[in-house]
Amino acid sequence: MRRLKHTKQFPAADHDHKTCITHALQEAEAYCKQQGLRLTELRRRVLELIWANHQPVGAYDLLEQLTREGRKAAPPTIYRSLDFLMQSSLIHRITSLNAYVGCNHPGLDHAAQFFICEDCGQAAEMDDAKIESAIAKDAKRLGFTVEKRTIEVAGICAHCKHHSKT
Amino acid sequence: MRRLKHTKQFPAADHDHKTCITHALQEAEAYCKQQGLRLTELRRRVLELIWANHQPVGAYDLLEQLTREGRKAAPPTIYRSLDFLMQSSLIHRITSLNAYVGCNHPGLDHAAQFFICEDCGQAAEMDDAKIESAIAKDAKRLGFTVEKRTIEVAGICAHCKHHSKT
DNA sequence: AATGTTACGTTATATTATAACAACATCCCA
DNA sequence: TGGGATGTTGTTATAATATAACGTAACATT
Repeated sequence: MRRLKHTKQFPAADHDHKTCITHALQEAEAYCKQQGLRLTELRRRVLELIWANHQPVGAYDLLEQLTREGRKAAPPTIYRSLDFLMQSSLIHRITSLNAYVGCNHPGLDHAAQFFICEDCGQAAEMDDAKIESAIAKDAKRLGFTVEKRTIEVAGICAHCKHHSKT
Repeated sequence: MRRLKHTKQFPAADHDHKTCITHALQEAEAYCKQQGLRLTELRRRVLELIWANHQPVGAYDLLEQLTREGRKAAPPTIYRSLDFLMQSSLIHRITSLNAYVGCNHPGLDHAAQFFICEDCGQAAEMDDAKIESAIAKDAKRLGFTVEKRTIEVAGICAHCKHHSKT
């Protein structure tokens, strides 16, 4: 597994999010083209909706948005797109929220950890080698072969902490 | 938060599980008595069913077992007991499985990590200070206040690995 | 164009969890 | 000790998340 040099910051309140979206979609296009994956109109749109912000979004929220846009959509419609996007490493599932969020490093098979603000709902994706190696060490001691990690930390982000000091 | 000295081993195939059960129930009784918590007949029975083995069990599985025993039980019955047991730190919820498993250190407010075998279904609870401190360090850097951790590693345990070499 | 494969539409249903209110039990103390 | 307060359980209904099964349409390759 490749390792990233930098961990992500929590998305700043004032960052230029349009850039996040266009960048994510461009990367997705390029990656799918390169890998021969079919980023269809539907899948692309779902990815775009997920990237609307940095807050993990539920499947039925996405479904409702698609429906409002006039598309005939039922649960399988959205779940199939989500499956594709997850298999292609374009999004992550946040298990503790039953929600989905855009991946910062599409195509890269990385062990991700998430810090999720319970106030603003934003999620920051990390790739901390220390966490990963601590887990690997435990696994080795147990003789355990790691397949999937679910590492999600809920709490309050710096921004919300400062702004809730009423 | 108190820190445990030893991390748990994966439950061995041949361990004396009856001891696990009686020990867990005795500890629960003692802890509840000491804390003035009411471990009612229902709650005690649910805890016992959860401790039937080391595999996290679903709420509706428990419900079915209660029903078979002749008790009038509906989903709220079981979910309320589960809530009580979780708040009392007698069980953990395994988020990635929507299932519940007995806690090894009742009453102790510990950060738990779980290694879950996808073959035999058993879960091993750990309390690795390295993982916890790595998370704490990231949180500090982000200015993030940690509330809840969900750390679950799925894979194949040593026992199942050896026995699937057909 | 024929064929196989992949994606999507559609209907139904499974699985997990909670809301709301009534009935009963237990506790506490005046 | 009796009577209100609190906590627990029963009961009915429903919310929220996810998948099964099967048909149809799009696409891709020959």
